[in-house]
Amino acid sequence: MSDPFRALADESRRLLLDRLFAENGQSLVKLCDGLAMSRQAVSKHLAILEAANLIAVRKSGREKRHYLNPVPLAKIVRRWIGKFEDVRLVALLDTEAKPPIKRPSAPSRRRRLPASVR
Amino acid sequence: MSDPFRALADESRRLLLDRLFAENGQSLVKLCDGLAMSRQAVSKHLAILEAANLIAVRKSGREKRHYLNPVPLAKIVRRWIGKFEDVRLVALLDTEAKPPIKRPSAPSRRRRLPASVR
DNA sequence: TTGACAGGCAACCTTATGATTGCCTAATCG
DNA sequence: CGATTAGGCAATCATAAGGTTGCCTGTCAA
Repeated sequence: MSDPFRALADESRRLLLDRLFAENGQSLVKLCDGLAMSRQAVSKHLAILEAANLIAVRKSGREKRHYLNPVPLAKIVRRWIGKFEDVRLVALLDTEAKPPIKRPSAPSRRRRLPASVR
Repeated sequence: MSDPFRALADESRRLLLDRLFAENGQSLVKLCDGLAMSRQAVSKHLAILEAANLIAVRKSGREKRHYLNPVPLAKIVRRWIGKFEDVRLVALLDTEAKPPIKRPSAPSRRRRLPASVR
């Protein structure tokens, strides 16, 4: 799999990216440092990030150094920025156009609680 | 849960956002139109998007209209754009600073393929 | 008022996904 | 050399996530 969105979905992976943003080119064990996770877990996360093309790796002796790849992030970001600008306009226009429809009547607002609420 | 990253991780949800980008304020059934998914599935996806604050809903009679909320997207985007700009520099500097370590020696470059490549 | 329509709730199922453990290979250093 | 260190691979496990089905509530229009 290689979906950058999916790769970004996990907090641990975002944290790993954060660490690489702080210091690029770190090895696996260094990236593990201080994390409450096994080395294998981190390794898998890095593999997913690599598959999503968010990081690149280079072997250096027995170490594997990890480097950020800004390109796909930039792609995502540009795509959603475009959307964002568009929708900001749309949302604005839409809100203005609509006569708020402020609740046709206000009688049966209360609904039985779904038993799983708190 | 309300993690916008996780909300964006699913292709179906991104598609729903696309549809709302194309036409804001659509109802549930309208959003279902043409999708190979049950109404309940779509409903769940919309709930996740709403929990992540990526869309807002307004009841209008028996319909529920869905509106994009650009703010959290913008937040994400800004955060990662900042990172992106930073890392572009870092990556550049890093590449230049390193005397590429071009393979300490060039013998064992070929590695057995991991069976899952392609 | 009755039936069609929009939507919600809950139970259930299947498969991803995140994580662990145990063992193996390959560099590095004393 | 032998011990240590960096990392990989495979099996295994528990839970989350996406999806479905069945049934219920509320709104609208003829």
